[in-house]
Amino acid sequence: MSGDQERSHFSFPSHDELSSLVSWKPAAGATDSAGDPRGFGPRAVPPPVSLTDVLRGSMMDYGALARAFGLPCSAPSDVLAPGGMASSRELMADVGNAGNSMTPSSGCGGSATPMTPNSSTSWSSTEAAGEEDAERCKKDEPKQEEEVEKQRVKVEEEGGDTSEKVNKSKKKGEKRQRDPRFAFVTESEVDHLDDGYRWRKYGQKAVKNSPYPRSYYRCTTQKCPVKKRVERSYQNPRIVITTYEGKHAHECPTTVRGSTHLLPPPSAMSTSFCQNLVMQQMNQLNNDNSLQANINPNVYLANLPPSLQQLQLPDYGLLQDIIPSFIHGGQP
DNA sequence: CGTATTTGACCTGCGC
DNA sequence: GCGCAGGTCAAATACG
Repeated sequence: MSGDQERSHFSFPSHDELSSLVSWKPAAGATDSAGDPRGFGPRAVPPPVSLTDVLRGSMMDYGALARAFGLPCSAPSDVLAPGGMASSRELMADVGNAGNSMTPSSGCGGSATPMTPNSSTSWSSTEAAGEEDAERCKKDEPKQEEEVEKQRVKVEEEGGDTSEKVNKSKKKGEKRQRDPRFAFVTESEVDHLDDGYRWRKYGQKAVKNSPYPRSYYRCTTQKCPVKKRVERSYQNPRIVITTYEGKHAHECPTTVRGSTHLLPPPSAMSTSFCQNLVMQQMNQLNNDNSLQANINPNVYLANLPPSLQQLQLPDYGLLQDIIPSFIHGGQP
């Protein structure tokens, strides 16, 4: 199928402010199967930080992002600071955390979200505890951190990766560690957004309160623990919610081969795309001082692209766990 | 034939 | 302890 709506609003990761800042509109014609004119907006601003890198987690660190966004630089450990999920600091900490341990594949060097007939995308993230833990972690985060640390030590000792052995080697009484996740909200007619990596579907489940199933994908590259889940909003079936979990342990196939998706070289395509996104985010941040403001969810919705305003955050499933942390969480 | 998808069963965690 | 829902496994099936 060819995309009919090619707008892609790409909101910056996680929570509050950034989520509403970017409204990116690529040229029409991008599809996931055919050669496409991937125009990534009229601007090509060289940012200090590329989203590609953010997403790949290869270079991004909390400090870098914090600097890039003019935020107070605090340690990622602030992520789980009690008392709310809405602070910009926490937001950045999420990203920093992601930089340490995960890589949403959508931002891989070889491609980006708009390979599919998307029309809008935003993204958010959750902490290491995972989506459903996002709420939970507020109450028992010390315990959570302890468990996570325990898990990490254990994993290091065993030299294994958690996600692959979750069921088999998991000891009773220990919470399983979950990688941090990034959620992308994309308006698209296709469920599975082509992000440059190769994915294998390993499961599908019906989602409570939603007529649309949730699909589970795993990166097909050997030893790569990255997973993603894809589901549609039942409120707006055009909205696809993609949640990435884990960090790719390899190069993006399209980066390496450059042929899988008929993409231009990463340097010509996704990098500028990502850079644009980041720059737009940063520009808006700088202009609005929105980071300093207390965030009103309504303001956010107002700032969101129409498609995302329509979305208004489904009250189920992934978004319930992820998005509210920056929309609803902004409210005291 | 190799790889990807489908799908029912199973496992796990959590709330009641 | 039980039931529910999310997440994963793995056999069967489809596809190129």
